[in-house]
Amino acid sequence: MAEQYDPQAVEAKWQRRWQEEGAYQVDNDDARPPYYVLCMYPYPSGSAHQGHVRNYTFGDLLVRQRTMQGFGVLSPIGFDSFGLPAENAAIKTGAHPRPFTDARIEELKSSLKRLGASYDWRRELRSHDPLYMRWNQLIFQRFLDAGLAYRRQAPVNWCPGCQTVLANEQVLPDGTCERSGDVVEKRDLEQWFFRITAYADEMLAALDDLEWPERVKVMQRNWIGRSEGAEFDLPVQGEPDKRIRVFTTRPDTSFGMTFVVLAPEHPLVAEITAGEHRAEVEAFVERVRNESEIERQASEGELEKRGVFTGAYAINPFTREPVPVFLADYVLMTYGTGAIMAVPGQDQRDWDFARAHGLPIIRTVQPPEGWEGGAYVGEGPAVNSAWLDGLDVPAAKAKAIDWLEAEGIGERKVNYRLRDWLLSRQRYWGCPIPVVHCPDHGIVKVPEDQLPVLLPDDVEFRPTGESPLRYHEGFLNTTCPVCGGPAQRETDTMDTFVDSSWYFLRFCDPWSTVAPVNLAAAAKWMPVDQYIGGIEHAILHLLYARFYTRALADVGLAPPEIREPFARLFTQGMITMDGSKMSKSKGNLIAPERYYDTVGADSLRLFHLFVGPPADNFDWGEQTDQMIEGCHRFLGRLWRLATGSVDRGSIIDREPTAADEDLDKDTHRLIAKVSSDFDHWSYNTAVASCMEFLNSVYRYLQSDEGGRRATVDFAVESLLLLMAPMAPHISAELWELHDPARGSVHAQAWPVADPSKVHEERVTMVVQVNGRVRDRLEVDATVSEGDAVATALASPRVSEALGGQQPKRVVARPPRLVNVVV
RNA sequence: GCCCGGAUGGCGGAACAGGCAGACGCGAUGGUCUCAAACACCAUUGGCCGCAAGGCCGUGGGGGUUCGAUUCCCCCUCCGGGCACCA
Repeated sequence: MAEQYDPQAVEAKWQRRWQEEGAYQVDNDDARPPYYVLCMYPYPSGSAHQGHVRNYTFGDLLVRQRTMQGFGVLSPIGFDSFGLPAENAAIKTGAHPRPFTDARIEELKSSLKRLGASYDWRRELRSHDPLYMRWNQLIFQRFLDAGLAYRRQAPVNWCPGCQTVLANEQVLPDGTCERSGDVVEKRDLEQWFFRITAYADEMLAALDDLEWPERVKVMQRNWIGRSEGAEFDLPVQGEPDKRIRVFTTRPDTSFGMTFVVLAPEHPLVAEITAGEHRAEVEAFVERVRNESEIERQASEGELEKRGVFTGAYAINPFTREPVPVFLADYVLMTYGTGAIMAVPGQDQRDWDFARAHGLPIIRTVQPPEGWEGGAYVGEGPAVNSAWLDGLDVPAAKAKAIDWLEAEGIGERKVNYRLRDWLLSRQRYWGCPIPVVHCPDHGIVKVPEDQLPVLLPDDVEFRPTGESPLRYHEGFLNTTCPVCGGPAQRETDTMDTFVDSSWYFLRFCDPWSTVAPVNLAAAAKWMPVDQYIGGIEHAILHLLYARFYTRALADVGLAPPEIREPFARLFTQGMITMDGSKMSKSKGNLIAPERYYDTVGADSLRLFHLFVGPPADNFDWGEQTDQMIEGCHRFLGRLWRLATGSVDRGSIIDREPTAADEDLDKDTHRLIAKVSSDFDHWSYNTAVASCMEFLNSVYRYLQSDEGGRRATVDFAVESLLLLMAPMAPHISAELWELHDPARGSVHAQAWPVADPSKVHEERVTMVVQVNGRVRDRLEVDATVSEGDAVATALASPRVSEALGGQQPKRVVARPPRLVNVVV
């Protein structure tokens, strides 16, 4: 009798062997068809958490299956190693972020290796590696040259908790920081931006063709927020040289404009405010300035307090009538022109504002019969609109814009909700922005041969809220590369999302010392065939990576034909506990090591595959350990089957019986089922089918006839092949024990079912009377309608249910069902 | 408020195109093995009625279409997610 299943011994043995053999290393000249599988770049937080385990189990399954299917699979991994947690720890304990981070990377690597995940470790990347930083900085400089990176003064999001500015994408809808949860403040600062808006239209249009989850695409569409309309000028009454430019999506309603609203920050405010209104306007502007974003949004409802009259009038060019100019906090300086034409008849906000301030309301679209609501935003003919009267909304829009263009006062215009990406951070543990500030030459790039600009190690971490770089004389003071005079280094570092925006391109040739991206290697592997990660990156990372891929191509640093980084995206569900995310701070992280040390990694992997649909969330609860035990039990049964230690009758060579043929067909059906389930991300049912099959094999072996050697071998071998991507260690071990001569299970070809054996010849036909099941009969799969009905009516149980009544109608769907209606 | 998902036994979940609801696993109950336990193995396990054969009810609630609805349509409740002064 073979020894018992010892997961620790088996897993250690195979992990060692895979490492020694360099299994899953793939060279760029590999002749097999290329396939690129990638899991999202992990932040090294120490030991893996269950979300990682789930992510890397799915990724590894695909790597191993595609390898068996004959692909040369690129499966790299690296570590997104810059970021705030390491710096915050440094402030708390004084330990430098570098050794802190390196130690955590080693922990995570060990955790991933013990999971049995297969990577080409030669390609490992770390964001804080000087070589990676060098290319990061070079890319920044090329973007600067191309006008894709720029610096400007702007009202920005400041997080008091993180002590740095944030990108719009990092601020949650309630105005808090997505990292720290602090209320984000507005500050006016000089900051660095990437011109992501230059690609808004292209990124929006390209979404349609991506094989991504629809809801991720919807989220990106909403985020980009394209809206079409017109922009035009309104002269200020009595001030012939001043004009207010407004953006509107409804130029067709211009005849209904009864007032104009400026954002409180609008530059014209001070110029046009009439003397007797000055005090009131200044008080209003001051109040709004002091309000946080949250307070400003929360003031909804009290509309009379939210706006103030400037005393000025603008001329509506359509009616040539003067309309009053107001300020209101709900008009944003950062969108459109910071000024709107207000049409209360067709816009609910304008309607409310008009009512609160006693302003006139003119309907310019005829509402339907019986309309009793306020603003009407639907379709309808134009009214009260002179030469637009009678036109429907689209036609009126077009005519209004044509008129504006003909008059030379405005034009067609598309606006986006998307803002440029604010990338500078006032923190230490990130990639320095490689420029210096010279009093005479302004912003000057650090010469290429001096890259990378490295972070000095001898810095002091103090909870002052300012980057230690600002106080490091050696770092700060430098000379101007142009004139050699004294200059100061930029002390801002890059948002860590920069690092993860192109790492997938670097993986194609992480060794290149001549360019950030090896164009030929990238052309071979890109785009990523399957990207796997969490839904929480639906906007931030995935949008930035799409921008970077395009921008790199446009500055010549990436293959021009690759516009999209990720051809297929799969977003896995989250692992939660009591309904909320597991986190270190809550102290409810469940490290995988406790399972590696007991039931083994294969059991844990199998559990993650089996527990439910991969896209669904899973709440880790009281029964979870028992479910993992159940997976371990299944592997124990598999072990005993494959090592021949099932309590069973003898296995002999003999002519096949009906039972042998049935098991043979079950084996083919299993191959077909698992293959199809894998293609549809239905791992839970694939595992269930394997369990069901194993139960059948046990039953088969425990029958009086015993087993037929060829049938059992085919069943066991097939099962091991199918399980190899799911539970790679035990499958490899059992395959070797079973037949050491054929090489690793992972080097075998993925099995293919014989279609003639998948097809069933005899099936169960359900017979219903009035839609209720009354009998089940075995029939030929090819049974004719007439025979099916005859067989059904011949059933004694059916005649009993009929109780002598004549069938009114018989519905036959051979061979599955016959329904007799009386 | 708007836009997506979702709701199936005690629990996680299954049911490809309208045709056997509850696969598979967990838990529970009973049994075999054992001095005993663990492991393992076997059996039962949606609810109600019945000694049984069997019957009735049952996929969040209400209506509809259909010979037949977890599946399609309408209305409602609850849960999760996204967007929300973007002119």
